[in-house]
Amino acid sequence: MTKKPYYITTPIYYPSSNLHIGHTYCTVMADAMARFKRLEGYDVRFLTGTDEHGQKIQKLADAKGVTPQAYVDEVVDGIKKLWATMEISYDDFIRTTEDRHVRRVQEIFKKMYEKGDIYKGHYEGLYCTPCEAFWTETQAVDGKCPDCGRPVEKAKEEAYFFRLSKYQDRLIDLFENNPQFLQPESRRNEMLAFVKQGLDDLCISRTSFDWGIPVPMDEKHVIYVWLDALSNYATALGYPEKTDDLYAKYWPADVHLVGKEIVRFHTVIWPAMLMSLEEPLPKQVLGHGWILLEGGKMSKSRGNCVDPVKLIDRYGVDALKYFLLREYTFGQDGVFTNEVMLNRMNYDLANDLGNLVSRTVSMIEKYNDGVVCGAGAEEGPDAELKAVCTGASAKVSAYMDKFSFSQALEEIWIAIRRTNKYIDETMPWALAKDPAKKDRLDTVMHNLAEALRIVSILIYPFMHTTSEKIRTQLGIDDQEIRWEDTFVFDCLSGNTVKKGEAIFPRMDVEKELAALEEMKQQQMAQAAAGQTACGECDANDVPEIPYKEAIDFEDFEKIDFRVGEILSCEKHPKADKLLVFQVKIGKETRQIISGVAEYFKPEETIGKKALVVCNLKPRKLRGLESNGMLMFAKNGDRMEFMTTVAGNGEVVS
RNA sequence: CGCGGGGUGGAGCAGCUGGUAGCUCGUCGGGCUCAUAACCCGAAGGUCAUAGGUUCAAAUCCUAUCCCCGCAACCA
Repeated sequence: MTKKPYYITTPIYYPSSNLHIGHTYCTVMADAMARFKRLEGYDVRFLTGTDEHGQKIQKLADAKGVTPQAYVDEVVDGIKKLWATMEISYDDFIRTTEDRHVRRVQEIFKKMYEKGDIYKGHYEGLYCTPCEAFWTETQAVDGKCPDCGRPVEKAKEEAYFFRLSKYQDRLIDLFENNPQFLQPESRRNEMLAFVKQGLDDLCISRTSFDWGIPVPMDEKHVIYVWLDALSNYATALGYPEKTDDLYAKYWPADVHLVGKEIVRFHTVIWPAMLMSLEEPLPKQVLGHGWILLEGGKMSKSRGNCVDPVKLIDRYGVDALKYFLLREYTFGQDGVFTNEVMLNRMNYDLANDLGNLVSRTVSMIEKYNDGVVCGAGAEEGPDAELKAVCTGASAKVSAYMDKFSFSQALEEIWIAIRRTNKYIDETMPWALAKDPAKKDRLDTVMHNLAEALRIVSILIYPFMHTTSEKIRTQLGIDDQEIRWEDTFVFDCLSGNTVKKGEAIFPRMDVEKELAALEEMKQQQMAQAAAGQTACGECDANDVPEIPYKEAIDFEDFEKIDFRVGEILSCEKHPKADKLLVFQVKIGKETRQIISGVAEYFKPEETIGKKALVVCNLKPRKLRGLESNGMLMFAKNGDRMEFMTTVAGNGEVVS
């Protein structure tokens, strides 16, 4: 019998900086699913990789004085090491700079071009010459480049476009008729609305940089991100070459696992590309949620980043994987805190599972020299224990089919808790005191060992090292792990258990929290010293802000600084971030609007003195006119008025 | 009418293809001593944001309202 194929992918990550716990989360989920399907008997192919082209990489490499290839080689090396540490069982790792990908993407481009789905046109936008970057109207703040602050100008460049609009109707059809295609449901509605509002053709080439795959026959163009990146799922299988049977075997993919931020590309652009190529669509795209930190997103400047490697060093891969999969519900955002993590590890892993292994094995050693006997007559709670343990796998499978990792694990823990309870019910220590009850004692011990054996199989996809540790202690580490063995309850007889170290030692949460806090402080200190201490957030996340162009003294002199006093202040009725100030400057009172609503309560600003630029041309902000600019200085998360000893209305120079 | 997510016992969450409200932690009381001061039992505690509606039956479906949180917009 040939095994059924199962093809699962993660996104290919962009190696502009090190990966963080969010990437880890996604990859861990894919890994657990891949291992689970293998255990269930599927022929699994699990793909991950890196998306290595683009202007950002080129610039980072330039800044570092290395070639883009050298730059990505180094980062990718780090990523592969992280996956090795996380024991990610991928079958293939594709890099978009690999020859196999490059030439296949060019083939794909050609196919689409020949079909008439790609045409040459012009890309219009606002161009910043020094940065060599295009920006849209909204990105360019007041005609300035959002990166460097220099003015941008309208520019046009020749570019190739993909006729995305042509596939609009078929995409609507896809969402409406295949509810399975995109999960969770809420994302499907979002995408449907997005497609229905109309699709523009997609610009798929650039001439403004050259770190990318050249457009075949028009080499001054480079293929722009999505066509290059999305193709990886197919090129990794050999498509469109017919060199081996991988593509025939594994395509269409069973699941593309992606973060919610890139759902759109995977459920609109990618299917449209496949439609153009006349290839089958992936069966399912799953958009997972984000792991957030207390008080918002991760950011290096706040020093609240989470480095998976540090956590693994301290608590082990299995504990971290368990936590990620158990704590968060798929598709939903979740909050990460050290305390939540430590508690989870203690309660579930140390108290429930670790302690169960420990007490079981030591009783078998103590009462029967470590030998597990065959089962005797069934009585009392035996039947229930057996039913719970042998019934767990079906429930786990059902939850896994829905990618409900958390509930799948919960189901396993129900069996674990039932087993703990069984010990209390049967009271082996009492049985041991009565030689006449030796048979019963042996049966109880047998049942406990069986329960643990089943648990060791059930947790294998999620925590294979722990699974093996348990099997070693049970003395069955030489046996093959088979999913079918979770259905039966009479496998063990005659094997000898051997107590080992605690598989999950209980932790002192207070101490650990303090230790983690200290590590964080160190990280921040190092980060402040200019090193990239935190694997979570690379230094690239906080680019040094370059100085603006020098101006002449005459230009500076044009600015009229004065001192003003805040008479009143209220929120802008139509904007969240704006405050409307009435400022008294000398005898005059004028209205000035500032984008500082998140830092001040309106009433607490009244009476403050502030530095005012008062010859700025008036400008309307969401309907209200602002006549000048108030000066502020920011210190961390706090904003303060730039103030002075000078009196109201005085000129500052 | 910008887009989206969410409001469930003290905390954090699940349930949301309708049928007595569930989990973990915390609190209180009890049991046990094999075990990693772990384990087991019991109890208290919920108008499932609010108001309508559909239904024999709604946390679960529909409508309206309020409140949080992201994104977008705005930051002279």
